[in-house]
Amino acid sequence: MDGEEEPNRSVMVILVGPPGSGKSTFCEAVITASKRPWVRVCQDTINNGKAGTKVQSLKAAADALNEGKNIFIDRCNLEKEQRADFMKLCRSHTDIHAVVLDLPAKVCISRCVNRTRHEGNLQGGQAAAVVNKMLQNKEAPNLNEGFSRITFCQNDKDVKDAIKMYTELGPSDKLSSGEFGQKSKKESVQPSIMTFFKKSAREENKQKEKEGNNSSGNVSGNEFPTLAFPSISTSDFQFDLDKASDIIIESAQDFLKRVDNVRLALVDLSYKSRILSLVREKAVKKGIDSSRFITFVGDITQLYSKGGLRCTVIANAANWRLRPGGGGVNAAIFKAAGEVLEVATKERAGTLNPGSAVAVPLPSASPLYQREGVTHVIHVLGPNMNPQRPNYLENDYTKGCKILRDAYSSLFESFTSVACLERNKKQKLVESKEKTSGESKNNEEQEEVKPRNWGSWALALHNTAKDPEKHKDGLLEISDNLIVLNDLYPKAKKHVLVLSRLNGLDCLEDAKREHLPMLRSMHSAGVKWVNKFLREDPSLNFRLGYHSVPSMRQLHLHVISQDFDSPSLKNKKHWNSFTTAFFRDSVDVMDEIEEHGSAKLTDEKLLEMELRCHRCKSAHPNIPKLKSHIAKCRASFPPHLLQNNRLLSASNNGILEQIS
DNA sequence: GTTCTAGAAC
DNA sequence: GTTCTAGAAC
Repeated sequence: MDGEEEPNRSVMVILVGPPGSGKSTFCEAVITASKRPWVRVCQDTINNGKAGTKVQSLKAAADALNEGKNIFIDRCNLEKEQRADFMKLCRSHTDIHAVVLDLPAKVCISRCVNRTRHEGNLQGGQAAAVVNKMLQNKEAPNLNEGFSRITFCQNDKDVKDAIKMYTELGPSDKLSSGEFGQKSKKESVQPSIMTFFKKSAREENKQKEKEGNNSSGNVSGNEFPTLAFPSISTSDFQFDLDKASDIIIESAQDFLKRVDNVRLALVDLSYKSRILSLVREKAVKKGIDSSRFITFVGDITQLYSKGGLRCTVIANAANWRLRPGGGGVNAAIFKAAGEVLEVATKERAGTLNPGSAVAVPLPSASPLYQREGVTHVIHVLGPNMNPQRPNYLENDYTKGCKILRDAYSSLFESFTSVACLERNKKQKLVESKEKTSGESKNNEEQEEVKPRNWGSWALALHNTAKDPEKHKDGLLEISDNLIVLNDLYPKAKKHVLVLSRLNGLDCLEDAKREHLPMLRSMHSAGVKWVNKFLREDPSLNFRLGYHSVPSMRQLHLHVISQDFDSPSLKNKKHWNSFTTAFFRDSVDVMDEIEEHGSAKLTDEKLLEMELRCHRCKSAHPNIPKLKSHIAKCRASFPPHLLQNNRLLSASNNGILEQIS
């Protein structure tokens, strides 16, 4: 051009694209028909037909350049840094080009899967994971990296055109400089996987940053725990795929509705997995949030290392003996986790019933912990429809579906508890680090508290407390700090609730010393109403108290007459929640908090107890019988209730007036 | 928390 | 056949 004798300017073409994007095909097509001498540097085959190292590739490229050849760099080259080393080899007489094979990830994945004897030996489930992981980090090449020309290809036609262009490029021809073709918008492909990935990518970056300036900064309090789980019962246990996929979707949807800040990934090994595609279709139909639920193709024991998907908890489709082996996911997980998992499992449980799950903390010695970051394995046992296996259900899908539902819900429940547990631990670590940098004041094994997830129906009182004007019906008294209202379904002739309006005081468990003034004013508001009721009907007796584990959010004191004469009292749970130790008398609660800082809570199992008369303690077979008994039982109340003003009646009314 | 209902208990 | 409970759905 400027008169200098330099007929053979060489070209280095750096191909950019994930596995399956057609890089090798591109090179072959050009090389076989081109008039220029080309060398293809392919890392996948550079080592005598086998995969080699980057150093080998660099050496081969340098040699070819010295011989004045044109070269294709046939490796993924998705990141700037990976490309830079090859570009450095070039001297001034070499043009550097990029050809970006930016085809839909789906296309690349299915090509990888179909080509089992591909040089890079990527197949099946790994393919999707690898492609996804790579695309997550891709950086489109830019002219200021040093390229004189960049050609973007988004589809087969673009690729064909580019091949033609390079094939026809004669020894003395020069392609014009600049960017050509359509640059892809970042998220053109597999949006569901990408949205799901985004968060973990962000976390990972944060993690990297922290590790950069802090030697052991391994805590990021706001990462979302992810549970990876295989489809239960559909493989060896031969459960109907269509039914199973419905159950997976419903269970996941229900779970995600109830629990925030967690994610689920259904994992299967093969891209052709029928259950995965069924679930995927149904998830779209049902509009499941794709940033919180995905189907993922990959090996559940290598999700992070091979797929870039960080899952702190993985589920195992276990057998009832909780033993290794048997093939499939169970064998794979036990193998990958090492013997420590067997030992840890034995410590937790001997066997497992169909429909249940058991979470096992994974010892940090386990390779699965170290390599993949898995902290827990949850063993799940689903229903069996395979006559060759134990507990065969003889095609009884009514039972089968129920058990499968149970299996998923126990799995998800276990996940919440271990996920929360981990999060709390981390939070505490962070807090104690922040507070006490020098002092050695760490209570490592503190009690783990799991936050409660309230269903939408459990928020009625909470909403009333926030905005009483909106929910006026049934309200007897409104003040700045509390509300008195009739229970919507009174379990006795007189049954009112004294509702705290404090934010964050959701239940008895939350009540601490700082809440004592509130508890006292709730109590005296209650007593005030009792006195009013006693004036109207002196035959009544009252108790004031809290449910150990309430169904409704927002601390509320029950003020209830002891006749229990109400059509709304219908079942065992109703009865036992007011007549067993599950009901905590307000006076005792206040004493306990004053003395110990918190109130004693009793187990929900009390609600399942046999039905006994609250006066004479006689047992009754069912609710109707019990009700007809209590309608006429005149026995005096148990001595316990007669102490400490637990029971309020017209006879101790005088004392009450003084107290209130 | 309630409602609804299958199926257990009688 | 009827009564009652327990569990799912809301």
